[in-house]
Amino acid sequence: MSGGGCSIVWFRRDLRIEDNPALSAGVRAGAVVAVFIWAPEEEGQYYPGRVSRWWLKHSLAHLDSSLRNLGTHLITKRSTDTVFSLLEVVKSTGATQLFFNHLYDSLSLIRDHRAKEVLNAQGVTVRSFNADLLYEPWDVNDAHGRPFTTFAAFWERYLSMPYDPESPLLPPKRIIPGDVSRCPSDTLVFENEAEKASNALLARAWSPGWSNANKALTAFINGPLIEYSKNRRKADSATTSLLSPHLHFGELSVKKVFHLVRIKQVLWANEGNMAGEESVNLFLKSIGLREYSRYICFNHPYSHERPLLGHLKFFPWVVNEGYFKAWRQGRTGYPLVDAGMRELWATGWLHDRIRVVVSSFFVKVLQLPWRWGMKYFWDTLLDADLESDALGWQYISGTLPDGRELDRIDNPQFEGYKFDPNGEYVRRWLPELARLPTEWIHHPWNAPESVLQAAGIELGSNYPLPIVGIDAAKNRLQEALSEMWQLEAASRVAMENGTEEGLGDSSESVPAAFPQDMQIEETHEPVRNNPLPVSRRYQDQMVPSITSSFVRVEDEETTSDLRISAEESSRAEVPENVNTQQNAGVTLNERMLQTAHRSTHIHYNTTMELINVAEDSAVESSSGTRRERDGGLVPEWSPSASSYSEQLVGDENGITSSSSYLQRHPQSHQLLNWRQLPQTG
DNA sequence: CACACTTTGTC
DNA sequence: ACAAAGTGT
Repeated sequence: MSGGGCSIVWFRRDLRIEDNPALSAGVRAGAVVAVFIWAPEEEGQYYPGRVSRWWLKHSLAHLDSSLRNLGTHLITKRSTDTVFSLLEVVKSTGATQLFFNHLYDSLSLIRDHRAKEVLNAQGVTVRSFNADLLYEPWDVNDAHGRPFTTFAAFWERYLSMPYDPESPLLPPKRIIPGDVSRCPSDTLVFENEAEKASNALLARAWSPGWSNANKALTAFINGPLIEYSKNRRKADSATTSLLSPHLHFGELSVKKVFHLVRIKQVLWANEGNMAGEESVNLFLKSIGLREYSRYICFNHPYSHERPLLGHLKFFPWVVNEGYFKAWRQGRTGYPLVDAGMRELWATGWLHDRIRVVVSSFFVKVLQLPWRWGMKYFWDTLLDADLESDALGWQYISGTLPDGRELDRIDNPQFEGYKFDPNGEYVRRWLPELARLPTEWIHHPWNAPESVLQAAGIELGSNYPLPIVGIDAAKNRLQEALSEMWQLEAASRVAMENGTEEGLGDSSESVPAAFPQDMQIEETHEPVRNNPLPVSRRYQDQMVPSITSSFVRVEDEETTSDLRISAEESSRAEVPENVNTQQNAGVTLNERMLQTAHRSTHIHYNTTMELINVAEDSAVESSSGTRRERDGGLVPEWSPSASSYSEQLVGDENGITSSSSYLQRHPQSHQLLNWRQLPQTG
């Protein structure tokens, strides 16, 4: 009945009906209008990649059919302004309440806060819930009430919290539909024709949708979980949980995963099954890393753009698109790396181990800017997840307080024999090496000519020689690091002399933009070896079609030249990035974020409270982009131009570690806070 | 066998 | 950085 008006349940990355607190709240309140708003342009540079959109499409269809079974359906809206669309839905349905579940990336924090403000102003009651994490980030603090800065400490605390994560909620039995007669759905288009063809094979391997996610969970817990510890060293993905895409879209409740896995843990502990227990601990730890990625994003909203430890801002990245392309196409000359990149290219999937291998190679050997790699992962992975990717790449790049050392280079040859001892993985993804004996499979450059001939391999022709030698890479890395420390020291001196932002400048927010906006880059960063004309514009990189990928690789291999001409590489692997405008002007402030999620009692957070205000932005933002910079800096949705320098000071202030990582740990919080204002540092 | 030195895993 | 495990003398 229309007495209280209906509730809108706003679905985002919580595409399930089970253990969905926002949905349950809506059902409890009466009639429900379930809404999904597709506004990818709001993601700016992080417009979802092809396979990710494929997943979303099917996940939504699945959700819609579940909702229909319960008595309603999903309203879908195509939008360029989510909040505006919400408002429209409110008006056309007469809704008086809005329920949604929390997200923790900075874009969502800002957008959701704005949604709350705008709808509240319209007299709509807005309530939001935790559906994505075991514990809310603001509930997990150290003894001093401050956020943790290392995973180990964070996870230890997590596992010893005084209260358990909430128990999963059951799905509603029935949903009373709200009146949507004046609120038609828009047809959402998630893929173009070319992409459709490329995506055709995905359905063979994956089944999006929340109930399929549950099946996958059950299968994993009753199967591979017990061997998880033993098998996690293999390149083969058959032993991983394969749950990450389900988790990304919230088809699966982490709380439920946690509960079920814990039950197994208790069981195996009682049986004295050590291997099983170890496996559970490891698996839970990987769940913990996902939690931690949200935690980091919440506490450090810029973590997908800026290194959390500031010295990396002075690292002289090798801006070499030829390297970048060779890496993407699996033509680096290191079989394990190349096999991984080909698998990613072809399937959108990569075992966690191999993700570490290829990204570490990217950063340490090729010394390409880590954000390019992160962006490529975002574009290509089926489970692309900004928070997790940012954490992973920062870890690899040595920019986390507990990350691995910067100057340690992992040798893909040795890792190859570790993770793929029989070369099966390499042979599967690098057919050109299929006939090479295992002895040489991970270092063909050492193989005798006769062996290569017998295997039909001509190095430099149908399989590349190593693009960079490991020894050369080590030397180059040492040079780069000493250059980095020098620049860092110089900058610190400049700061102390009050020469202020001369050195820091906006470069810190732009460690090196993705090639599409490279030309700006170059003025900011100490950059070496830039062989390409800076005027070139790059398309976004996404995955080429599965069917054509190998053909293309073979094609190009005959040319075997790593220095690819501009024309050649602009033969886009992909359609143009739909939108390069970014939500530059969206800003948030202390109040916004504090109220964004919680009520009053949160006072710890230095991070959020220091984000600058631009009062006008909320109003303007409904009209689209305000601060489009052609050529484009990286999307920065928070700082407004005017407040920019102010934060930089804060930044410089926060980032001081000169020697290695946070030797003086008491300072670690300061080191990690971007938004520190001058007087507080 | 004790000892230093190297290698490995950390998220 | 650091601890644990492995290797060499």
